[in-house]
Formats: sequence, C-alpha cells, structure tokens
Amino acid sequence: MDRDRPRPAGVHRRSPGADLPQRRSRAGRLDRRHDLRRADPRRAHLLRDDVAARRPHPHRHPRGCRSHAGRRRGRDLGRRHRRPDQPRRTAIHQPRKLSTSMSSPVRVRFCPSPTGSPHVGLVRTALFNWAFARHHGGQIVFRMEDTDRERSTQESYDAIVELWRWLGLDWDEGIEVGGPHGPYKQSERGDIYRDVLARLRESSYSYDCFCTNDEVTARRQASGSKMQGYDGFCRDLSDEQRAAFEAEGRSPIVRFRMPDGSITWNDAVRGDITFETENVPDFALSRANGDPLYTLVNPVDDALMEITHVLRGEDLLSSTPRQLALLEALVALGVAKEVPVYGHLPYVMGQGNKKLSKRDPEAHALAYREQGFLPEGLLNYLALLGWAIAADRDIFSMQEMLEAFDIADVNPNPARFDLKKAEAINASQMRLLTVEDITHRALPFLKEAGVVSDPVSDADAQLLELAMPLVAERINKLTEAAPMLGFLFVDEADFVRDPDDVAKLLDDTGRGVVQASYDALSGLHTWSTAAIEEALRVALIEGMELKPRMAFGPVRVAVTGKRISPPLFESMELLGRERSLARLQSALG
RNA sequence: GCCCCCGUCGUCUAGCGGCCUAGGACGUCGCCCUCUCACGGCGGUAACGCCGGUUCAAAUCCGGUCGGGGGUACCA
Repeated sequence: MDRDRPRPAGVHRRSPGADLPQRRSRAGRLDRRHDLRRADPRRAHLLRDDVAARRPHPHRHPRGCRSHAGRRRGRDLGRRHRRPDQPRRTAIHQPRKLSTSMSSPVRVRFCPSPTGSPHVGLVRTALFNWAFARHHGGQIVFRMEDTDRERSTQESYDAIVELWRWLGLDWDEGIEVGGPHGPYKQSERGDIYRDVLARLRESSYSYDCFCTNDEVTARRQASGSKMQGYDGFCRDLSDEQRAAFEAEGRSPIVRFRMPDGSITWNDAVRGDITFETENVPDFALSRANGDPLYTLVNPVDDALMEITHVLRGEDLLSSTPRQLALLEALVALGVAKEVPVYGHLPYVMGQGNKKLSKRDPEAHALAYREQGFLPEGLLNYLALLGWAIAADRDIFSMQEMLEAFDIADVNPNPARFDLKKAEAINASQMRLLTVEDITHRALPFLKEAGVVSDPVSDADAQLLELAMPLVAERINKLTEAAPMLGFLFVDEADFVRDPDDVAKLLDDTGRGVVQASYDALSGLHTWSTAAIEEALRVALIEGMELKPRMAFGPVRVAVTGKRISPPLFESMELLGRERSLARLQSALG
C-alpha cells in the first residue's frame, strides 16, 4: 500500500504561499481576510467587496490559481476492499479550470422543503442569502424541494410563500413567479433528474449497487471495521456478479463513486475545510425504484439553475464533500458549468444546547406574525444571530443590512434564540414607525380582537386616529394595542371591569375616591384633558390629600376597567363626558 | 468509534498582535422620570474554557487539551 508514501507537497489544497500558516480559529473569516490582505493589499479590498462574493474555485486556496499538477492521485488508503489486482480509478475528481469569472453575477437560492411549519432557522438562512445577493446586485432563485412525497404538504408550501412575502424576502425567479430555469418545484423535475442520472450511470462516476443495508452492516461487523456507511462492495462488480444479483430479482440503486484523495473547499463562512474522502463513503443518488434522492437533486438543481453561492445551514456541512465531488462530475459531463462557492451558516439553537427544533414553540416563524411582531423586528433580530452591523449598534433596516452585509463577517458559532431580545429588538423597530403606520399595521389585530368593526366604521376610524397616539408609543408588539383600546370602543352594555383590579382598587376607599371624582367632574364646563386633570387634582390630591398613585388608580379602574390603561385624563376626554360620568357612577355599585 | 464544525459576560455579539484595567445590546439589579403601564435617562453586575509555545507584547498567531454540537441513511 502506498499509504506510507509521503504526500507530495502542495497536494490538492495547500496554498502556494507555503509561508502563510493555515489558520483556523474561532474567527476563521478574519484569518482568511488577513491572509489575503497580507498577500496583496489590492486584492484584499477586492475580496472584501466583490470577490468574497465570487471566491475562486472552492477547492483552491483563496489566493487561488494553483495548478493541480502536484495533486495527489490514486492514493489508496485501503478502503472499500479494493483488491490489489483491480484497476484503480484516478481520473475522476480531477480539479479543472472552471469559468468562475469575477464578473459573473451572484446567484443564490432559497430551497426549503415544504414539510411542517417554517422554522426561524430557515428564515435566518434565507435572510443571509437575500442580503448577500442584494448586496452584490445578484439574483435569488426560489426553489421548492418537495421530493419527499410523504412529508411535503400544500399547507406548508403556502405557509412558506406567505411567510416570505410577509417578511419581504423577495426573489427574482422561482416558484410563483417563474423564470428561465423552471420548473421550480422539484416534484415537477423528474425528467431532468432521470436524464442526469442516466448520464451518470453511463459514466464511471457512479455504479449500480445491489446491497441491502443488512448486508453492509454484516460485512462491517465481520471485518471488524469501525467505519460506518457503505463499504464499496459493488464498486467493481463483474458482469457475472451483476447478472447473479439481477437473477435474484434485485434492482439496484445508483451510487456515486467517491474519488480518492482529499476534498478541500474554502468555505465562505469558515475558511478552508478538508475532508479525506476515505471518510466519505459512496452515497446513494437514487432509490431502487428510480426515485432521485436529495443527494442528487440538490446539487443538480444548483448546477442547472446556475447557482454561484450556496449559503446553507451548518447541518449540511458534512454532505458538502459529496456534493462537491458530484458537482465536479457534473461539470465533466457537461451538465454543470461551474461548482458553486459554499458557505455554512451556524445553527440557531433553542433552550439548552439543542438545535431549535420544530417542537419548540419559538421555532415557528409565522407565530411571530400572530404574536404581533413586525417583519422588520423579526428580521433584525435574526440578522443579529451570527452577524453584526457595527460594534455598538443593533437596530437597523433591511436596506442598511443589505448595504453592509458581507458573508465573510458572519460568525461561525451557533447562536441561541433569545425571545426576550427578539421582543426588545421588535420594540425598538416599533418605535421607529409613525403612529399612522402602527395604526395601519395594528388594524388587523384590532379587527380580530373585535375592538373595531370590520370593515371599520367612520366613527371607529375617527376614534382610532385620536386614540392611537396614546398607545403607539407604549406597545412593543402589535397585539398589545387591542387590550389597551378596548374600553374606548366597547358598547356601554358590554363594558366590564377586570374583577381582580376591581377587588384591589374599588374597595370602600376606592369608591370614596370615585365618588369625589364624580362630584368634581360632573359640573365641569369644558371636557378636556387639561380641565379633567385640573379638577381631579384639586379634588383628590389637594382636597383628599391623596398620593397621585392612590388617587388615580380607582378612577382608572372605574373608567377603563383596568389598572393598566392609556393615560387617564386623555382617555377620559376621548371617552366623552357622558360615558365617563356614567362609568364613574356605575363603579359606585 | 470515526470524521467535521464551534468555543469572549447568563444570552447575542465587537475584537484583524500594542488602541483591552475587553466595547455594545438583551437580561438582571439599583436609582431617576411618572396618574397605571410602556417609553426615556443614569448607574451597577457579569466573559476571553484550560495548558503550553511564538513574540518586547497574545482575547487575537501556533500546538495540545477539555467542553459543546453535527454527521456517519435507498431522510432532507
């Protein structure tokens, strides 16, 4: 075996600048940039603003352009039970010059699976793709990965589209809008996959495999191998062996033949990542019934849709060497033009140290809309999970984000989803809105809660316009407007007071305060905020020598029904003399 | 087991060898404002996982270690 042979220098992956250390730290992105800057200040700038977008071939060091002559070939690590007399494939997986011109436009994709309720991690990934593409003036393709017939649902599909539209994550081609690379639902691309699969089978990049899982496991156990995954048994089947399997009635799956050697790519978020392919078993491209698998369709569609940058979740990182190898095969077969740049975004974690799962209530993105979040608020918060616009600032618009966004600035470590902070960010975004805007956005919630009529009557609209300034500045979510405004809109017959608040504040003392208030207000000439306040202060603070807190509490409960309300005097002005006095009266029992 | 990723306050982050007795935000605690709530203002709390190495100088570079996470499918 040649396993002990020293590796040729510069094999496949090392940079020409051998003096430059291969750095890997928690801020790998910084190291990359630093290296680049040192290498050539002019390029450092380029990289930051343009090239980071359009990194060279993923198998090359960013400083790129190394010939692959010295690349390790045919390194046999003894895996896959290859017999010594068998020929060894060495030609595949030979990196080649690819047409990754700096000027080719950025193309990214959203590619959710319509299974279940869309997850905030999915939204964060989409947001970074969006910001990246928009920053570079690129295009976004929206593809629906619905190959899993069992789990894909129309409800989920609709929820995703609705969510994306609500968030304003727009796309240039894909589902719902069409485009030149359609269809954009994988379930409608069966012919394409069949065709690609056929070409792969004709080539030596793949082979038919007749093994069952149990057989593979049994062989692993028998050999004492600790490796997991497929063992390469069917790699070089003779015609006789093949015929024997077929005679047994077995139908094969198509397996990709992983090349020897190592695979390195320059991850847009993490820097160089290398896998020895001995640790990457041959993988299935299709089921025995011919159905293509994700392992095939995802890279094929990226290739066919001419995706230049694949920014996806960290959970897919370990499948990247397989995809890269397949993509290179597809390039060799003329199916793909080039291999995209890959970048792996960190996880969004939930409570504890687990990836936020669909079981966690915080995971459901659409729930935030129902809870009264602004799309700006959710997006702003999600952007903060792994990215920062500046050292001392975390409130920004999507416009500001797309201007500032650089994928190389994305922090590779996983982030925990913090609902409190999400709410605080949302609150800050809320304060940036005008009262008119908040009114407009709160309207569906007010209708839903039955506070205003639907459609809104003129009277309700008028009152709302006067009342919203009182609440707009004190709510942190859209849903908080309804409970604050209810007392103003409710019919007198339906007006009720919170029993707890009544018990606490409308005791004997409280009723005395209400009586005094009634007396002070019933004769008031002008029913205005200032006049009401003046009258009550004279009667309660000066007359009864009450602390303001003690004085106005009972009045508040009497008039608004709650301990917590918009400012009292303004509220009473809006409510009007008659209704205010009637409520004071009715509170007396 | 094997492979890969990640490691700065409780949480999200800034940090690009000296601007760091480590900055901001959320949370939390205290105070102020105040008719409730919310907003707003002021102040406090709290972190470079550990051990080596390189260097005049390390949160930052290198190695190791420990810890966390993911993958290891005819799922995606």
